[in-house]
Amino acid sequence: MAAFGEEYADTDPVLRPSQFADFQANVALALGKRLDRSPREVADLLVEHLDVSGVCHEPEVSGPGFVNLRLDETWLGTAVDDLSRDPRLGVPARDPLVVPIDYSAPNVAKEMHVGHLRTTVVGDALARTLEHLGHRVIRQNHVGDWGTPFGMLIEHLLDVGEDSPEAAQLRSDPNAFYQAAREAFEGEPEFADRARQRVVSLQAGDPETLVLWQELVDLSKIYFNTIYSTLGVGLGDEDLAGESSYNDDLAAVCDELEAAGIATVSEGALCVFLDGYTGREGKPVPLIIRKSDGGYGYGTTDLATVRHRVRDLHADRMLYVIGAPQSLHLRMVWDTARKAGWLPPTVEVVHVQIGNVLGADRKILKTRSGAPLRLMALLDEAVAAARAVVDESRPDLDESLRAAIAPQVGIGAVKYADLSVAHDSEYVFDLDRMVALTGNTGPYLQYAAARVRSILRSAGDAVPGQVRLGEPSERALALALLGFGDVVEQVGDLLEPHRLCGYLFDLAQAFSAFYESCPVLSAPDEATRASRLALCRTTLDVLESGLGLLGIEAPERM
RNA sequence: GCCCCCGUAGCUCAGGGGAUAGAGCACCGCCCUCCGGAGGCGGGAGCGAAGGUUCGAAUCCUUCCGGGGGCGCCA
Repeated sequence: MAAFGEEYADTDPVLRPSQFADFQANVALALGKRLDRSPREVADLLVEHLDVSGVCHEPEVSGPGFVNLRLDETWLGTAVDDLSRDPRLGVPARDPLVVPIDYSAPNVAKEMHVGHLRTTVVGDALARTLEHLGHRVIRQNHVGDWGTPFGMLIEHLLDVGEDSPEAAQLRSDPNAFYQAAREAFEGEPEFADRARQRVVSLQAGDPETLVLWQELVDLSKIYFNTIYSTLGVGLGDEDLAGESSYNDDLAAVCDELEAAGIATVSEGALCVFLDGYTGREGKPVPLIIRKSDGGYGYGTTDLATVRHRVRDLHADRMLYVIGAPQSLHLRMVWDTARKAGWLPPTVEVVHVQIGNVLGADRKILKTRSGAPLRLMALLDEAVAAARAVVDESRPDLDESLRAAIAPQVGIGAVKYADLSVAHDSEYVFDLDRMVALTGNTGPYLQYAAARVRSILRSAGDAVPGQVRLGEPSERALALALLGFGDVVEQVGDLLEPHRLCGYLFDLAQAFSAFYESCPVLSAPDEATRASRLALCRTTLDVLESGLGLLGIEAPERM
């Protein structure tokens, strides 16, 4: 499209898909004001300068200042042909950035909860998407493997014995172990004293303590990896960058901040006070970097983490996929790091806030008895629910095949539910809705893909050919397919996977409308059949690719 | 008290300053049921409130109301 007049070349006419036409150019005010003309006049002017030959039919001015463009069918068909040959399916490759992504971050010797599930799933989808866009993603699983609770956990491990059944629970049901340690800590002053002493030994690097600590970590890794493998999340031991890995830097972080006059001692603790952070009664809120007992908390660890990601990993853009309540803490850490010069202005840092998962009562999801939810139990439930759906909808499939499909559908359903709502909003966990075959759900999309596959299987020798668009539903499907690249780019820029979910859902619906009105296998002629097969083929590619970026598997049949 | 997030249809959620605010589920009426029963068309009903900026506000700003969260030695 030609520039809209030389003198206004710097002004972007906004061009986007529209409900009124394939695309719509909106130039209303930015130009209108500068030209001292009405939006309508500006639109007329724009039409004069538009060169759309071969791409669009004649542009039309409509409404209060919109230019509607209807794409030429031949051009559209060719665009879909190009898309189907493009291994990236229209997703642009960006200038590569180094992007450490901090996500999942479960605690050693502690059950993961639905909050962890959400950061894990969202972080994984962002990692996959950013990698697909060409960025260098560095997964950082900042596990809670250090700090005060470990005194308590180590002492409890000593009390029950390393080979005890209690210790074995760390691999499968860490709740029980953690709760027992906590009860001892809260109920027995003698135990609590030992626990606090143990923390100091741990941070001082006492060899015997470290052996016990490693025992806890190793048992927990088994648990984490079981969850990750069940979820189909690309996190492994090589992505572990827990709090403990920054232990050697903590003293230096404190010394440097104190020497620079950024940190000061207050009530016995070394603190950073920053402008603009006040709490109750206007008192300044400290970021405590060394406790009065000499120990370090997560503030110090997080500062060391920022420094490491910039200095050693050479981060351009750092993502923290973490619960919304951490917002204040993170801002204080980043501000401190900026002040210390560890976080240059050129490095972007983003808190991808994760909202709470709620129960039907709109309170944070718990079991009926009020106990924290076991994540593995929840996933098992999801798989069982999916199994029921598959049994119901496909009684003709073999028992063993249905058993294989159920986990893909159940896990996909849970992941999709996490991904399809904006990451910072809370949502109500409703298993029945998640596994439903209708609505904006994972199973709906998986089913759509399976149905397209079924058509392609039945096509036999018939091969996809050149796309030629006739029916309105074919046009609509073609336009939907061409939108994939933009959406993926958006997800990478805005860090909002739910946009991809919405897109895929719309695409599946567009396909559904196409399927309804356009026979594929019994198309009126060879060319039409080849064209429609190509639309099917490309739709399947986009669906699979999109689900792949979300980390969701698409079963062959379901 | 200070700070952050949120408030959109009966329910669950979309909505990047643009036209008449959308989808799914639920409900009502009609139609189709042919490549695998992801059906199709129509209907009711909504931006918490008030101001402001703007040609134009669900969107940006202010105030108020309501919900959630955070605010010194847990992470």
